[in-house]
Amino acid sequence: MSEKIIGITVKKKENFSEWFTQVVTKAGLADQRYNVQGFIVHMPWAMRIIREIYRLFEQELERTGHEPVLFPLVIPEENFEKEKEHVEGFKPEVFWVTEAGDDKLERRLALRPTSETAFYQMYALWITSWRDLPLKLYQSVSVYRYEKTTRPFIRGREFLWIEAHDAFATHRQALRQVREDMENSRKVIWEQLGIPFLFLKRPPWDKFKGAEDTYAADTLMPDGRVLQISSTHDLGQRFAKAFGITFMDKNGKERYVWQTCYGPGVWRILAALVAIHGDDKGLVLPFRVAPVQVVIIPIYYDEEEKKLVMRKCRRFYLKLKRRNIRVLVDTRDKTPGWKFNDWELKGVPIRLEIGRREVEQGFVTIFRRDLKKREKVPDDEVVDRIYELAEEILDNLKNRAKKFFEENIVSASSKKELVKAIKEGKIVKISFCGREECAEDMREATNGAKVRGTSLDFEEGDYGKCVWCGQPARYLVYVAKAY
RNA sequence: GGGGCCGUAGUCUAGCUUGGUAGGAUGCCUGGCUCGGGCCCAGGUGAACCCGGGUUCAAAUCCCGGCGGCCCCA
Repeated sequence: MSEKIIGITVKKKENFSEWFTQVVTKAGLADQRYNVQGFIVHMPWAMRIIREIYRLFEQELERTGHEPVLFPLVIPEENFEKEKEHVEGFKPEVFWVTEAGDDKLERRLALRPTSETAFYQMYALWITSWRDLPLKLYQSVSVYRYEKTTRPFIRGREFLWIEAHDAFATHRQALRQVREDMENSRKVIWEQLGIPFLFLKRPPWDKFKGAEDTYAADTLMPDGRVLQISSTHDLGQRFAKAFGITFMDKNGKERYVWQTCYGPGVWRILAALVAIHGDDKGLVLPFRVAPVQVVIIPIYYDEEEKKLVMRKCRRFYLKLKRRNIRVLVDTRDKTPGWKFNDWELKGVPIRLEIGRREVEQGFVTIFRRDLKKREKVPDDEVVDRIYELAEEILDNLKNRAKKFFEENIVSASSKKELVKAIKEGKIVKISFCGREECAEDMREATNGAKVRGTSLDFEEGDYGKCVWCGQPARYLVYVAKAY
């Protein structure tokens, strides 16, 4: 009865926006009541997941030769102005610090919207010889952008990400880095978190401002809109020239470095994790990033039974703890039914139910969150089964997500087909002329569908006629509505 | 950026049209309960109604401004 007002009250498929808002609030991810638009309080359950996501990326970055740094939050205006296209692109979104105490500051300080202009003036000081290259540094920080419409974890005025800034002696090495960044994203976002995505080369008008080329990962949200969750940019030598980042090569010749930057959007990856794996009961977390991986629910009716049951609970708690599994015995004074619902809302992947029956008959009831199924497992097989389940759950989530993703990528060979598919929330592959005006016209006529770019292995050529305007098509592109 | 809805205990909400002692549910605290799917029973607790100004004998209610949130569309 009262379930209606306590749990998630809408279905993910029927009203995704509302469902997402409710999950964010009710699963204890964020409290949006902090009274500045676009700035949210990150609650413990979210921070624990975010920390795990960070750990996965940082591990991967460090494995491939990056080191951690922390640059200042503020960037003086003169740095910020150095790369023309970059400043034009970001200026409308910058928060400025203009006063301190009673003084008006002589020069305004930008709150970093991204840190190229902070990093690269230092790179100019640090890099002098070919021996200093490559230089690969990253930071895990929040950045600030004055966005008009905000949504928790999807678009904020303050959000969390990682930014890696790399400098190389040659363009070839820089391009290899772009590949490495994509591989990093694949390993973490797809393999470990089970979020499928397309890596696309963005059209020229949708590049990162200040980059030669932008490559970005787009995943698909349940409402049919794509979400960019990570991007990597070939910066060429633009910033090197703007900031004077040069090195002496082996022949004693002064050269500009070639740069890349990489930004996995940790905030948005959490949003995708919530949106893609979650169901009508709430979150569904992969074992790897779950703050609590196994929750043990004791079930008893009186003090004597409690003693028996708790002894077994503690035994399994210690057993799992020793294996570094994040485990918790829920001793709260609530009914088991209440606890079941609570942990399902929070997405805990595995639950052990231990009551009189389990104690007397030497088994444990294991419930898996992703399929909402129970199984009885003999005591001495429980630990092994948990390890198996951790993998099975991830595989299942991956398969489910992949199926949804692939079913929603379609081709269209006519304007009509394209419009229809977009309306149905698909990612649509079409032949395309490559003109910005055509893309713009398409966007207006379809209520916002955008050309997201070409696949990485794509080669320019003759692809018949542009599905939208009928002119000769030089490209195959993916089109979708986006966040 | 455009349109709509909204702000009343921790949470959800009634009251606002027609100004006059703010009501319920849930939560929280006590106690009880075979407590295995958001139980159940009894008692208790909790709100100067988002902020600022105005009209009035009197404002949650009417007027103006601000802040914040949500939904739909771009």
